[in-house]
Amino acid sequence: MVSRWTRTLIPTLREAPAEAESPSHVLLLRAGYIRKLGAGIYDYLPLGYRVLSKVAQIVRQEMNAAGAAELSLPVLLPIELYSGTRRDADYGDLLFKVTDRKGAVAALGPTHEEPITEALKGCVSSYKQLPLNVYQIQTKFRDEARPRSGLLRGREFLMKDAYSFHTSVDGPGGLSETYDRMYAAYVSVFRRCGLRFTAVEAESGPIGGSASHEFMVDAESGEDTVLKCAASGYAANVEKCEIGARQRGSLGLAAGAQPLAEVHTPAMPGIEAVAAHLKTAPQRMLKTIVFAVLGRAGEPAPAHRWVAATVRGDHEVNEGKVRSLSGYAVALADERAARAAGFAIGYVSPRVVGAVPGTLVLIDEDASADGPWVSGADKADHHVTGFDWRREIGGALDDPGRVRVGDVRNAMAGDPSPRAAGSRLETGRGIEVGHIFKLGTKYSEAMGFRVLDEKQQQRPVIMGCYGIGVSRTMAACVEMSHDAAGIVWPMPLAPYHVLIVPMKAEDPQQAALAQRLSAELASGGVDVLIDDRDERPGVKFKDADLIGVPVRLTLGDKALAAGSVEFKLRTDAGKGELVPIAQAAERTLAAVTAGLGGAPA
RNA sequence: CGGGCUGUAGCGCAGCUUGGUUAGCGCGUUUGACUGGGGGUCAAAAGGUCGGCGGUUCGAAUCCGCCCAGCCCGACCA
Repeated sequence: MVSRWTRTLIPTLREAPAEAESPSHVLLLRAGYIRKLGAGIYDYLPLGYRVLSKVAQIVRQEMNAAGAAELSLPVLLPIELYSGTRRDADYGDLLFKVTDRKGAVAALGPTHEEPITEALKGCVSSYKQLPLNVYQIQTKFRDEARPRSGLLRGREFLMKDAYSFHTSVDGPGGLSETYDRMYAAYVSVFRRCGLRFTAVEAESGPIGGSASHEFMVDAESGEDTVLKCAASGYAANVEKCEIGARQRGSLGLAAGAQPLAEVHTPAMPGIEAVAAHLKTAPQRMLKTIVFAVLGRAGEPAPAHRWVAATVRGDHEVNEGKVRSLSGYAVALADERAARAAGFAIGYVSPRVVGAVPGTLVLIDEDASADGPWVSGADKADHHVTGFDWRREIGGALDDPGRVRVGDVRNAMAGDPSPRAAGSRLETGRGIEVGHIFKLGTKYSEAMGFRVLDEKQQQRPVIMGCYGIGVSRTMAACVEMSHDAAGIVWPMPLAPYHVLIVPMKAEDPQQAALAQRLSAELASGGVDVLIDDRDERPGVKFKDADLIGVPVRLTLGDKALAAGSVEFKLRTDAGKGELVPIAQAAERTLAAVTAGLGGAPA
């Protein structure tokens, strides 16, 4: 198709609004793709909407190819829908709520597990109707505590969400089969979008195993850390990433043992401050974080009430790993409750294993080396030096009911790979654009969605769910691909493939040529924008770079006199290359086709 | 939700400390002329509830109070 600059709306800005900071936010605003209406709420102007539509179209094609059926669910959801799964409480303030004239409360859908389960519950009752995979591309709402970075974290955003339904996990028609197919479809989607990305293992769903993957666009500005092992291809996010075999310490008495000494460290709960004050390094310190064991209604009271996890000062405790090693559902302890129980929050030491009843201490392998260590002193504003595991804790170390050693910290760059001996983990930053996981029966059980199996037994349906942030993908692409002058779109997502720039818009020869070229390209399936504004060349070139259309054809006097036009890719420097007019369309078509991955446009 | 900060023309900002003509500047916009290969020059013009409400005062963009909106850091993030 062909558009004219003067007949569409592309309000480019020389200066970015002060509130925008991240590259995608600044550039999408400056290049006239989006406008802000409120915090985390944006207009998609014509360029932005074209990109958004292209992402959505690629997603749609791949979902259809993967055997999913498109539908559309309401955004306005009666709050009662959430009562069964308790997600109104889980979501808390994240859920947007509206009240109607009768006082009834509805939520604006943040995701659609409940409504889809409700919908299918009404029309699927036999195993013969399964498996089923349905999806929608729908606006979602989340009342984010802090919307930020433009489209990357909005309060209103476009998302593709798919849900699959099965009677088994394994075998033909099972959840795993669809999960694998969706994984492959996601790889296709992001490849076709022209993105550099990594699929990483994420926190497991209720079924266990590698039941969840996140798709992360590689971008320096990403909020998430991705760990990768080059040798094995293993990749995971920080929450999930395992660490390969490490040297386990002996928890012994240090050879050069020092006496335990208490030092005054006023108002210094932080590792860094204490290390500086005591002229030691965080690697020589122990950090102990207290978690509360969550009792489950209807189950016997757990043997422990608290879990204290000790890691080296330069490491971070990983809550999921604390959960696995302890075997308990835990949450970071409420500060007041923990203080009341006897924990000097901010100054806790592993000695709490004896001092506070019902405490299980988890020691990370790196923290299990011989002392002496610097640790909290279990009283406010004090630390101890010369801490020695064997001497301070003694017998508890040998009682697995009181102390366990294992992996309880976040992986870091340089840690041993869990999949390839001798290989080390590397880190990168990413932006999460897709997430797939095996849900299991959480929603179907909570909402009573059962089908009759071949043995005439009622069985809760097994579910999977699969999300892609469509608007976020658009922004992530800009984060991944831009330069000082503006956006650099990959061909598949570009709002237009080609920008034709007649230097003098009112020159009849140039106008006619622009017309002819664009018609020829359009007939080949190319999207063309003609900059027909009566602007100075500098303005047109600056805007061309800013909006980031991949191919630029410049129509100027000198080149035309020589029977040529200038052909330039956005990624090329300079004015571009002279191409005879007769070959211009063909050359452009080839570039567009190549940029689309060889697929017909 | 904690910490820091900002609201003055479409965008970027000054003015506020020390209250006092008609609230300025740059960019953008409009009109005209000259120009025409990386945001050009000249001339003229349009455009403002100074975030809102209340207070102090003869007088408030400026001082005080409350509220609202927004940004950044952190917490949080299916």
